[in-house]
Amino acid sequence: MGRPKKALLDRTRIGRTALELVDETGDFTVPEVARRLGVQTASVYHHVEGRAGVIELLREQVVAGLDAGTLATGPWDVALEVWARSYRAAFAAHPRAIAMLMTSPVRAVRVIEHYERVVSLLGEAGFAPAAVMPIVTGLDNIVLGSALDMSAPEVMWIVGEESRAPRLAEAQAATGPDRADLAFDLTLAGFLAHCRELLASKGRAAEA
Amino acid sequence: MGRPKKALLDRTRIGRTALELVDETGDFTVPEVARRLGVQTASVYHHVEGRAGVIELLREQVVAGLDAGTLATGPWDVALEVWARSYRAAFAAHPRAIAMLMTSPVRAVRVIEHYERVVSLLGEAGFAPAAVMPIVTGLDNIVLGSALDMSAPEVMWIVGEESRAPRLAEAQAATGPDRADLAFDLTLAGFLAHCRELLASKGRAAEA
DNA sequence: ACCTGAACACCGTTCAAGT
DNA sequence: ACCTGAACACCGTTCAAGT
Repeated sequence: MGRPKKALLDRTRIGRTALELVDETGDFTVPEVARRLGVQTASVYHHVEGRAGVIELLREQVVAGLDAGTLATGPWDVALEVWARSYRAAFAAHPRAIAMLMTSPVRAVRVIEHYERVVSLLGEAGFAPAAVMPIVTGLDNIVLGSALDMSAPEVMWIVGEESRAPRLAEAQAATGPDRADLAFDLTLAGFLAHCRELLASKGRAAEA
Repeated sequence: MGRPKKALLDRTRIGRTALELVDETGDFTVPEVARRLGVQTASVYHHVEGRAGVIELLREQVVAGLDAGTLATGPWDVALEVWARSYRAAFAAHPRAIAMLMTSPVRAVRVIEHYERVVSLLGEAGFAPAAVMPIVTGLDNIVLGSALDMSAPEVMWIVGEESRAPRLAEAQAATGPDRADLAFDLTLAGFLAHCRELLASKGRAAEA
């Protein structure tokens, strides 16, 4: 066939198709993506740097709807909370993609922009330079940890014979469907409160 | 060859070999495990339920050194903190295994036991039944989120042109090698403080 | 520049056959 | 019960060949 007049493929289309597959089946395959797009497997490799490249496109698709603008409004702690929640929501919309995004480094410009703003926010709030990345990391871990939890199987702990772990089985039975949300709320609230305290005690130390 | 007098394979050996491979290369393959054990690929399938079964053996190896006994000593919050730290340390010893353990449910008896104790601890501390699993989940997310962070690439955010994200680049430069530990300490401290508050306010509500 | 067709080395898994 | 050898359908990736 050779080169067509109009390109059959582009990165956005590849990313969208891969995400569709992940949402539907929990995984994707380069040949599967090609099949859906009515194209040869090898063609995909002309637009993307291997399977890892497709994963990066997946990330771009997942965060496509995110608006970094929310980080510019209100006090730093409120801005961070709103941001963390929106980030978690974006991942929650594609739970089965999460695990694939966690082990490869972020190169997506759109995502870098978000973290740039978070870092600025913390600096302006008065946190010491050396404290900034630990806080960013903590927040990141909370969001991703929770997102991963939402993507996990219905019951993460399969109690074989109930007699082996009666209390765990009991606690599971007493648990509502909002377990994951409650856990996130709890963790985020504790984290932000702790950060506020850090800032306050640092302020007192500076005054002294 | 047929059946040998002494079995050539057992689950422990398979798990240990798979973990070696993951530690060294970041992944494992059933044929690779078989090769290391000087055995045919198909033989492995007589001892384990597919690749997923090997992953469960991986989990057992990772948590093999963990002692649930630490959960029985001291006040609930101290016990939980010690437990969370030891759990994180166990994962940290095998960072590249972490991602594989996060998406499959836990069946390993040894791990279930730990959670059984954590649940008991929280119940005895006075938390409401419906609050127990959210707290366990939160703690679990913090440990796993942090463990995953330790297993992530050196730099999680690759800033292309530094001019695109000057503050992020700057903050990264100001960051020490203990970034991951600091983030964990921060998050865990905040979480436990928040839980203590929950318990205290619940106590006050009960008194009223 | 972009797509095809064919190739390569490799996987996970199954199964009959042997002792 | 446990191991082998061979098979199956499938991957990720590369590359010469075409327009």
